[in-house]
Amino acid sequence: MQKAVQKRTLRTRARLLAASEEVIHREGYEALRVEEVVKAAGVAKGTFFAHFRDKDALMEILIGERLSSIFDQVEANLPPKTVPELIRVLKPIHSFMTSERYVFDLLIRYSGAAAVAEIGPIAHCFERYFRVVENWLTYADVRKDVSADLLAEGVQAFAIQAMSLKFCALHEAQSFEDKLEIYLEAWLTPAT
Amino acid sequence: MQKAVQKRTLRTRARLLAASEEVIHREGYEALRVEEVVKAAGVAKGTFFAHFRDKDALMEILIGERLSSIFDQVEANLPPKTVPELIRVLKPIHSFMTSERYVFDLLIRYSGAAAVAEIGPIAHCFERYFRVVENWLTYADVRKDVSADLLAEGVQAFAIQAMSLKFCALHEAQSFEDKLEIYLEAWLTPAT
DNA sequence: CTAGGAAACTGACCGTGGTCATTTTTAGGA
DNA sequence: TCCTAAAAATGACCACGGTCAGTTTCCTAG
Repeated sequence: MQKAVQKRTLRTRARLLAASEEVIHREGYEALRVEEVVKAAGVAKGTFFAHFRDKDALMEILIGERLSSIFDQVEANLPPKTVPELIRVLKPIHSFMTSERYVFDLLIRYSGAAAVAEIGPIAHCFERYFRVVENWLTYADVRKDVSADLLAEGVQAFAIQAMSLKFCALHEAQSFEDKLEIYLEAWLTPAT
Repeated sequence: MQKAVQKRTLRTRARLLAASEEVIHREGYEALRVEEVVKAAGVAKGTFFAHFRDKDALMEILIGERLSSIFDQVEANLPPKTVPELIRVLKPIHSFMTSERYVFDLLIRYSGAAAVAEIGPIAHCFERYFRVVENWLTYADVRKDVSADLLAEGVQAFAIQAMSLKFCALHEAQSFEDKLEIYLEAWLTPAT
């Protein structure tokens, strides 16, 4: 049988996660320092890396969890039928994704599963984004000459483009949501 | 009058750039170490940072230059008229962008001008991408119900999406170019 | 209850990017 | 040619993520 995980392990892991969340709550994601976390959790630095491959792995878990809970709320909404409704309903997700430059960069970097090995929590969230939008689009008032899943991929691509622009010195004039609406109207409007 | 830049400054900078290029040529972008560069250039570490804000700033210059020269070649082509032609003509650019994960990440991170201040060489390249595609699309056989500049932004968004997928464990089956062609056919085909 | 092997933990140490007070070099006016 | 102020270069130092040989704790077979 599988060697059982010691209770101690779970306790230590929980302490590390709690300490991390506390730091992030106080100072934001970007400011998190491993040293600070282990001090707050009362463990040695090496222990941190026995529990998480690296700092990014911890971040992926924390950001993934947060994003996942936002998805839960978003999915509770009635399916949007129009582009403005779609944007409004997705707003909490996009807001979190662009809440910190650090968060956005990490999301993008992990959006397609880290270069290495298996798919992580952030990649799962991007898949979920895709799946949710696809379902919505199946019954929304949008073009039907291309499949809903292709449309959904496009929505994701345009959302990322619009979010990048938010961090861009060049396009600061136009707001993220105006930009996204223009994109999505062009992408989703039924061909007449 | 402006205090003239000392000749020494230009010489040192040139040495640093040459040393960097040499290292990158030998070992790739990711492997570049500042220590190695300064040793090869025969200067102290502090000097490096007097010439470049940080390591990323050097990378931006080198990658930007390389990308820029690829654009020069690409622009020498006849304007593409169809989606497959468009993809074929852009191929050298996309190939370089995805040549190393490190390069792709850095490009994305700087695509919209670093969070701070003024627009850098990489952001210029992304603007150039946009402008070039826009010009092509103006005379290509594509939908005309939305403006060429919006179409061009979409092409960029889809290209980035397709490139991300290249680094994604999930979608490895489908090739970058097949994916991009599907996207662009749906995005650019004239509404009938 | 005990022994001993495995799992968990430790902290000194390393690699690497980046800083800054100090020293060296440059250039041009007397 | 010499003097001097500004520009450039230096290298010891720091911050921070990550490693690993050694130590402690836990669990279970006997």
